[in-house]
Amino acid sequence: MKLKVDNFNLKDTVTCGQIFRFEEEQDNSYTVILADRVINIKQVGNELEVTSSNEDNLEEVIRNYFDLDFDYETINNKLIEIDKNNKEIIDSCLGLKMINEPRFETIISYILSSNNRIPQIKKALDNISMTYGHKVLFNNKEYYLFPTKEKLSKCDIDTLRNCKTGFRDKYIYEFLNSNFDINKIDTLSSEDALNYLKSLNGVGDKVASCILLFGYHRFDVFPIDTWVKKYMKDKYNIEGVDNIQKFVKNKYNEYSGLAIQYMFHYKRNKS
DNA sequence: CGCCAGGTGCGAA
DNA sequence: TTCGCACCTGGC
Repeated sequence: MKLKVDNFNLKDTVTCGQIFRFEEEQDNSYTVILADRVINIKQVGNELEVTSSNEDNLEEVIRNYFDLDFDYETINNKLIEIDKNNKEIIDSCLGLKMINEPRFETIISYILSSNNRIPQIKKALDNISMTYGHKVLFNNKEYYLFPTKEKLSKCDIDTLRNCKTGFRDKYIYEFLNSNFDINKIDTLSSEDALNYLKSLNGVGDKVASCILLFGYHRFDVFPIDTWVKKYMKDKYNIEGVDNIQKFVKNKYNEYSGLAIQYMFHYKRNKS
């Protein structure tokens, strides 16, 4: 399938740290594991070439997953209007979109991110998928979809530990056996949603913000990590999570999450 | 070996 | 309320 796009940058969108379960192929395409299928996607200019293990509603699935129909340009212009410094960082990753990652997988992924490294987070997610997920054959290779909540809830804690989740095994196990309602978040303000997520063991400010930003498309929350801290120190000489929080919230309000994402990407990749 | 990573929970002050 | 420390795991 081919698909015309404007203002879309596949590479930055896939590799900027929102998702874990993807591979860069030798032809500069990306193989990405979605909720119900495996896709291979390549960008040539303003065209996407997509193949998939499952062709059902493929265009709609791609448009939704990569957030192609959301208007970023207006927000970007507002961010630049608020602070001219943002022009450089937005230009450095023009076409970066916020992926609509499945919520259940997002929660597990970011519980795993706590005091962890990206390759190990990915490995644990792959192990969980291999143990509990559905196998898919695609281009003569085996892939495993991330399991549904129903399926993963049947797991025991030792198997989770064997998936190399480390000390986070108990957090995942508790979450699976709690009555936490993934869809209740939709009815909550972002502040209430943060607190609801933080009621889970293993979920603090950083993890809860990542879950809301990447899994729920809430642009008014923002994870503050080491890269953002560096940017804020170098550019504005502001230090400390609380100070950064106040500064960003006050300046960018409902678009803070996107502003932070640009800073993160810029500091991590371009300087 | 010891140190540390996309943080968080816990007990002590 | 704040502060320091432990924590699976694996790569350096």
